[in-house]
Amino acid sequence: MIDFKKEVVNSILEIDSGLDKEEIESLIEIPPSYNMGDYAFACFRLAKTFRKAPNLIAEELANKLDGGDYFEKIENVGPYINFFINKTKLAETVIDNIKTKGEKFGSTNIGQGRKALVEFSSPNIAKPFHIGHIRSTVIGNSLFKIFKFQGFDTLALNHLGDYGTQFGMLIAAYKKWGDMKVIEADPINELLKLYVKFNEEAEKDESLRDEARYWFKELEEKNEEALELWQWIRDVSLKEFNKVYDLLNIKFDSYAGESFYSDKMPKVIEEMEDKGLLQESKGALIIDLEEYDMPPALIKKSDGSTLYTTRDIAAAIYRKEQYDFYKNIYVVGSQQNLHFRQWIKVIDLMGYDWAYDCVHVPFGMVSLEDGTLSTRRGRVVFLEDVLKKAIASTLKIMEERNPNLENKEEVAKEVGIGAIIFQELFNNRIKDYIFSWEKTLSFEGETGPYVQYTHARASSLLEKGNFKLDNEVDYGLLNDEDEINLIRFLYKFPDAVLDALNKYEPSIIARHIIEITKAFNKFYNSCPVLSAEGNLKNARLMLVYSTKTVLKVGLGLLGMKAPDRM
RNA sequence: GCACCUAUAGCUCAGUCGGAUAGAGCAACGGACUUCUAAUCCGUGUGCCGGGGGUUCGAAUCCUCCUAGGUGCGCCA
Repeated sequence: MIDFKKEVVNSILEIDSGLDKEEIESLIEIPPSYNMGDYAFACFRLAKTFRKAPNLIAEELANKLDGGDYFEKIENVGPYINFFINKTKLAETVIDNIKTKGEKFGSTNIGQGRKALVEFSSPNIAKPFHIGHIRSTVIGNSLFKIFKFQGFDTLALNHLGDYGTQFGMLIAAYKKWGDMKVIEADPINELLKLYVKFNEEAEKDESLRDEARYWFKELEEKNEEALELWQWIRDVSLKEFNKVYDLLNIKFDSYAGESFYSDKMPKVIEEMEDKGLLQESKGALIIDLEEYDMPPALIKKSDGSTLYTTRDIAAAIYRKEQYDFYKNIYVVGSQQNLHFRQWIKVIDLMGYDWAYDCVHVPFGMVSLEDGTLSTRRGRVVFLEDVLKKAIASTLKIMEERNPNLENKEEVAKEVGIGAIIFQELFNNRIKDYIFSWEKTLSFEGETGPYVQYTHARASSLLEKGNFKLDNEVDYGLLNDEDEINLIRFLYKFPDAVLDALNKYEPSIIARHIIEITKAFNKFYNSCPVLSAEGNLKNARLMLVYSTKTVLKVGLGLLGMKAPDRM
């Protein structure tokens, strides 16, 4: 694709501005409105070197500039030089590129096959998968796809919370009150009940805590009974989680969780010791981080057992050895900011130059209208319920609007789930939000179904217009303002994807495909396609095809489907 | 107490590297379907960009102080 911004730089380089390439590039901006051009060069900073008013400089430079084939007009307005892209060239370069690359439009090879690990979702086993887990799950999945799309060799890691003293509790509770048959019927809820009951009873009877500790120790020492029970709990939990992952169409390459890394810690602690990082404090082993304005990292408790900081460090080192990652990405809530800063610093202090290839991608909190989520207090919204309700609402809407649609169930699933995913990815990750059913189930305006609906409309046009990819197209015919505007957004899609990757921010893609969608609908309303004359019809169909393709790519990068009918 | 994050229209939020007139959606009201899918489109208006100070030719954006809210701060993960 032609890089018009680069062409702006080139044309300025040809005249005597006294600036080098980088300087020029930094002065180029995008005007607030298209009637001021597609790119602008601001002359304020030249005032000192030229010792002239910016307005005069802009005027003189503008007169010397030659836009060549790429620009139809170069205009001076005050201190700005405005560049107007040749619209035929723009249409040609974008649409040709989409035609050749198809659903790879916007992809690059900046990853060069290097490994990018994305750790996300990571629920605790034996606990319900609730609305609080959706963020990591959906953001992580999208980042996984974005990195893959840019040529990285990506791996999706689900770091299950499958270890720790709570499993001692669970085993102890099961031995006391558990009934295999009851649990098998509804594993997560029954296990949760056991967990809650155990905590309640332990309030009254401290000795239960000793039992829990005993069973966790047995688990660590591979007591057969404990191990078998634990394995069973893990299996049924995973089975439950997979229902949700299946609905969301998410797959993981590894479910190696906390338990997997538990035996890799002693070696790491030894290494810390050898490197002189460890100190004893109040009976525990710590690494002092005062020099870096952080509280100390706790490596080992006074009773000799380890903590999750140690586990994360061991996991990172293992992953480096195993995968030799280029990026090791963690999609984990912002509550853990300090924790990540600490352990990544420890890796750095251990002398590993890849410490900062470990990246924490934080996100804000979900709460409910009546307060923070709390499984124990019953303040919880199950993710599976949210997804199923969204599907049911979608199905209802489809019954009203398009009752004859084939495979309604399948489409309702794609659209309902899509609505949830899109809403989750539409805002900046870092924002907190309050979950509301009303908002979740509204499908109008800037929503996932809006984008999908538009995609379906485009598909329908292509089918009815008997679209052929190899039709000759006269790009000069795409000169309506609404057509050009749409083409501009298509042109900028690849940049949006790269921006999303660099900032670990899927919302940039979500926002961009909303812009494309709006532009398409405007075009759809003002430019007839099927009733247009020969060449114009071909050109418009090609634009419809291009839009459809880009929307599908964009939705795919968010982890959404793009149905052809809805 | 200390650290990090957030604050933009009634609500939910965008806002590119500091640049021209700060933008969307929702909600409200009015209009457009015998015409390519009305989950659509068009129109109507709303701002102490949390507050003070500073840097700059120019600040929602950078610095600083303050306010409010959120999160975290050694034996949970």
